[in-house]
Amino acid sequence: MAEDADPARKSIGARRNPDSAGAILEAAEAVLVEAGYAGFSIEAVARRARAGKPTIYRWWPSKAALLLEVYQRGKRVDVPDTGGLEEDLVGFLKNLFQHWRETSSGSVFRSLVAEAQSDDAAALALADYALGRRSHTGQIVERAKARGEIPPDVDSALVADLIASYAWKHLLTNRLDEDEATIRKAVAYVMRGIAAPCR
Amino acid sequence: MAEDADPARKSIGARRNPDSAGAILEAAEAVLVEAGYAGFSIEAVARRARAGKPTIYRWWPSKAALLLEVYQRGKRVDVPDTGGLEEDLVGFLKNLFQHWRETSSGSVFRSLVAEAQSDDAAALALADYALGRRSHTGQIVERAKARGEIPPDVDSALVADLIASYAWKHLLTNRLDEDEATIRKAVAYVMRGIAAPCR
Amino acid sequence: MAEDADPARKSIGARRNPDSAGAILEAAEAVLVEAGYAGFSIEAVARRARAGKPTIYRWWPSKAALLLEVYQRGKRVDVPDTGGLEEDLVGFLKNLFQHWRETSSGSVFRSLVAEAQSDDAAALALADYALGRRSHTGQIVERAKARGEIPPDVDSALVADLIASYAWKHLLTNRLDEDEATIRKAVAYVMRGIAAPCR
Amino acid sequence: MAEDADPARKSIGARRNPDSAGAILEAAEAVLVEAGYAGFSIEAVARRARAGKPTIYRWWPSKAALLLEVYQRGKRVDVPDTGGLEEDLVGFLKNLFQHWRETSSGSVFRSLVAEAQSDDAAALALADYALGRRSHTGQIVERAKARGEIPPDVDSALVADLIASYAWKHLLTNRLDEDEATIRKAVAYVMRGIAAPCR
DNA sequence: TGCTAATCGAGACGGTACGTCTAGTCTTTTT
DNA sequence: AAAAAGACTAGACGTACCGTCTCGATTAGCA
Repeated sequence: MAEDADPARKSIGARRNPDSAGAILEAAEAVLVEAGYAGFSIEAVARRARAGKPTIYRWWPSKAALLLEVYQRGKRVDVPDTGGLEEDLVGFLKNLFQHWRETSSGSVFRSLVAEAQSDDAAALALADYALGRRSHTGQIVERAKARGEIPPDVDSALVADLIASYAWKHLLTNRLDEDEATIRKAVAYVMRGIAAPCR
Repeated sequence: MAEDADPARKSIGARRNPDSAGAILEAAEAVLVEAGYAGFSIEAVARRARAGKPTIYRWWPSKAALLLEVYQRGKRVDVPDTGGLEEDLVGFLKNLFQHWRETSSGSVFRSLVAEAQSDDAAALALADYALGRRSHTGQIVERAKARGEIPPDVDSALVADLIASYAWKHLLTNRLDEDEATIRKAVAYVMRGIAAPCR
Repeated sequence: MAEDADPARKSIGARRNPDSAGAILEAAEAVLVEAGYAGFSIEAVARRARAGKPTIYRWWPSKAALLLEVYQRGKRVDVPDTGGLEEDLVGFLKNLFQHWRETSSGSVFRSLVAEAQSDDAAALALADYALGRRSHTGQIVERAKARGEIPPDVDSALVADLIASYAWKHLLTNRLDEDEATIRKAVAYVMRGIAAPCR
Repeated sequence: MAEDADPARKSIGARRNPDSAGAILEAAEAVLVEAGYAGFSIEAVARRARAGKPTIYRWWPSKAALLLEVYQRGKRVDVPDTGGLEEDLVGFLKNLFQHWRETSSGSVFRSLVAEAQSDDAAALALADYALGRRSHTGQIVERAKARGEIPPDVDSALVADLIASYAWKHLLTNRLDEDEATIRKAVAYVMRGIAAPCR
């Protein structure tokens, strides 16, 4: 039959075809951006990628797995290092909000969180991912400890958790356009407390 | 529980039958508890409630609306008043975690958040609900202001948001069993800050 | 063809919609005629009938059931009564061959036989149908008995079976264009035997 | 059963590996016997034979070709020679029914007939095969002619066709357990006719 | 008191997506 | 050159729900 315009990808032997994998990941992202989580189905991805459903199921056992890989593929948030913790955290949140707003990452991560509420595999993956991010973001705090900016007994993972929680809730309730002043205030509360600002 | 005897509910004239409404809400909750969000479908609820699907759609235009009503029906978290803000906030979180753990509310709210990621109506409802809760929980903070415990320029809604964010992320990543010490530390960070604890 | 304008068929209440049933049977026949048994799939029938797959499965549990109903719907072969058995049998075979050739019945019955080789339900239905036809066709022979044309101890069902076998094999091996002389000879062999034709 | 030891067959150079061919034919037969035509797929045969699908497609261009070779491999029906045509034909049918009943041949041939209803190649092969068998079986009749038992103008191919038709229909409707008396009667009808048994 | 209108359970309707299976083709690697 | 292996696109399988529709029964309130 040999469709002229769009020669379908063929097998490249008894091993995974990276073209297919790439096309599938790209299609998944595109579907997610264009139709949202509601329109995100394996069928839609397969159609978009001109791939067979079994090819998707072969490499990603669940929607969650596909979502996770799409997310990790597009994630590249700079962790700023301004020399001050407060500025670092504000920068981190600002960068994250912007990244979620301006790339597909926001859609993808929202979908992942949603999927995790009904799929155990996704739940595990998300919990695992969140744990990893906690220590990753915690390093911002650790740097401040090393500088002597904050006491050494501060629980950096917990701080990262608090900051991430704030970001998550904004993502999940469509408030990624939060203004900088508010973000700054939130970070200030965590930094200096709301009671008796002793300075 | 409280399922009718065999004789199905009939119309009671040209108005809503409260028995049906009740049976549907109970069925929705039961389905959610037993099968989770993954198994939560209008069909399943209709089956369980011995109701026709159109009866459900007549009164709740979407899954989200039904979820929301189920949630609000079961929500009854005590807002403690111990006389100290820190203790109040710790108590609030402890109560909330326990309520989510031990009633169906946790499942229901998780489902609601998930649904909000793909359904615009649910998203609006959730945003609206979150806004309402922010000012509600903010009253704990307002009380502390009135007592002079914290400065009057503290943004109580933002504090409530931070606290709620922490709770949401725990719910959504299956960490409702967080130990009290950690909760207490998180509240302490918000109360007194992580930098230079000046007391 | 003759499909309605866009307005799709709707439910007519909690009972079978005869329009849908009719459209499905017609579509099944059309698909069978146009694409043969190889192209006969429930999906194809559903597409052609503008019907949902579940609607088909609701009323016809298997491909076999659908085939059987399509066949019985189109079956109308005249059983001739010329006053002579030999002429009757020749006429029966000629009519049957023509009917199979010129309507969709041939395709349908071939498909049914094929389906019966892999589907137990179809096998039962086919065996049952064949049994029924045997006694039906046997009545041609019974009439001859009643006329005193053949001895009363002739097994009419067996004669019908022999004649039908001859027809089946021709259908299944694409020999429906058998010329009349051969058909006539075959019937003559059964009528008067091949050994020592005593007349 | 009859599966190779674990070490897979390897290529034996630039020519067909007879071990593979044999394993494939055996596997095809085994699959057919165990799962019937419904479960007979190239994939299943390849799995069973520990062969690659392309190896099968290389040597048998279609399911039909494979079926045909499996059938011809297992076919060995004695054509009796008792000195009397009637006895010969009865013996032929009895042997054939028994062979179909007690070996895999019945399943295989049924599958072949079924396949021929959707696959043109199979249809041609089957028609061709049937033609060949007709003249082969016709030799029983020719012998009787040579003995002067029947007139020389009897159409032996047509007689063979009638007899074979009777066998086919029994096979295809699961009536291989037909009792001998009935078989004998059917042959008698063909031999001596049903009208005016002149002896 | 009889009519109208809205509601109820019920379930069929056209659809979409699920996750699995097979078809038939392709390439690489090994012999 | 042929075999094994297994990936590839394509599409059918039979099932679960979606949200809409129409039914027939039921009952309250209006006429």
